[in-house]
Amino acid sequence: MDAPRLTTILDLVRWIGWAQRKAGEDWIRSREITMEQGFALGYLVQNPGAIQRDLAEITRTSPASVSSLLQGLERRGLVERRADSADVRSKRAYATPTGAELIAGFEAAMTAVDDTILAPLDQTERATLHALLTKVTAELPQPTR
Amino acid sequence: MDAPRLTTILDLVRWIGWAQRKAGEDWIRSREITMEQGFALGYLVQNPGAIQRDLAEITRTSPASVSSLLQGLERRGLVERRADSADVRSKRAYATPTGAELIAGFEAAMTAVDDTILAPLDQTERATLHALLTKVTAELPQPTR
DNA sequence: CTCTAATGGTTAGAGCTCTAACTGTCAAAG
DNA sequence: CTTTGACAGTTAGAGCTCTAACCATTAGAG
Repeated sequence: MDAPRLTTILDLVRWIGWAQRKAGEDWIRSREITMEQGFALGYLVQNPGAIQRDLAEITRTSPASVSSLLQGLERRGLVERRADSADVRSKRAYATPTGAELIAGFEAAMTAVDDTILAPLDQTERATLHALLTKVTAELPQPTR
Repeated sequence: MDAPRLTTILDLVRWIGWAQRKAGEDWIRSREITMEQGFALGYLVQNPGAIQRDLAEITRTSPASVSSLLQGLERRGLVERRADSADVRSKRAYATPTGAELIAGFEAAMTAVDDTILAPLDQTERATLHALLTKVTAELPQPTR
């Protein structure tokens, strides 16, 4: 039958992604940073000395983008970059104490956001959803992390 | 037992949304326009005379954003705007023949993209996924269309 | 050892998004 | 009929993203 669907699966997917972003922004707004900066900072706290290329990969973005993002964070003293002694091309990035302090709780807040969004689903449904989405992403390019 | 999940549901959701965007960009790049312009143009072909506020709503964006987006399209002669005769505040937007011609096939291409992404799932699984996502979005703010 | 290709980053330029402040128009109350 | 508030849209300023062009450094081939 396949009646024309008013809201496709991909519409719903984009919508949910958008909602997560918006919810996250509400938490982060007080810190005077952006979601992207929050993700980067959080990642650097978990992975001190990460190289820019890695950051570009896990955020599914470009090296150019990471470059300007980190420049902004560095300008504000939230991040530090030092060239790798073994390979000067690579720049290792670290969250400064200020940066780490600023982002403390971000991870937790995002987890809370996720939980709020998924609240309508019970554990079984979440497992099903996770399985289905994994099946889809398995055939996609680019790893998530 | 709730072992720490390496890739959360929301991670997967964002990933899929990103993949859709990228795939769409591949199609659209030859037209020298952006995804956003493509969506707007496509919407205006389907809904001639739409008002900017509506466009902002369905794209889950701001009036300011629509304003500049349409300015770009208008500058290139792909869109026309005329004030509503009954309410001069409102500006009704129309895709020009050139604009409509440019975007012809976009909708179909996007549907094809969606189908490719969802290829790993059979009809039953898609139905389940759609149901689960709908359950989630039912509790979210902002309608999709 | 040298030449070439790959690799990590950066810059420039353009588009999108947001917030905040502002214009002009319409509508409703008094 | 005026005043006040809601509403549609715009502009300015800043951040993010992308592509394309470009540096510097490193690795590999010969």
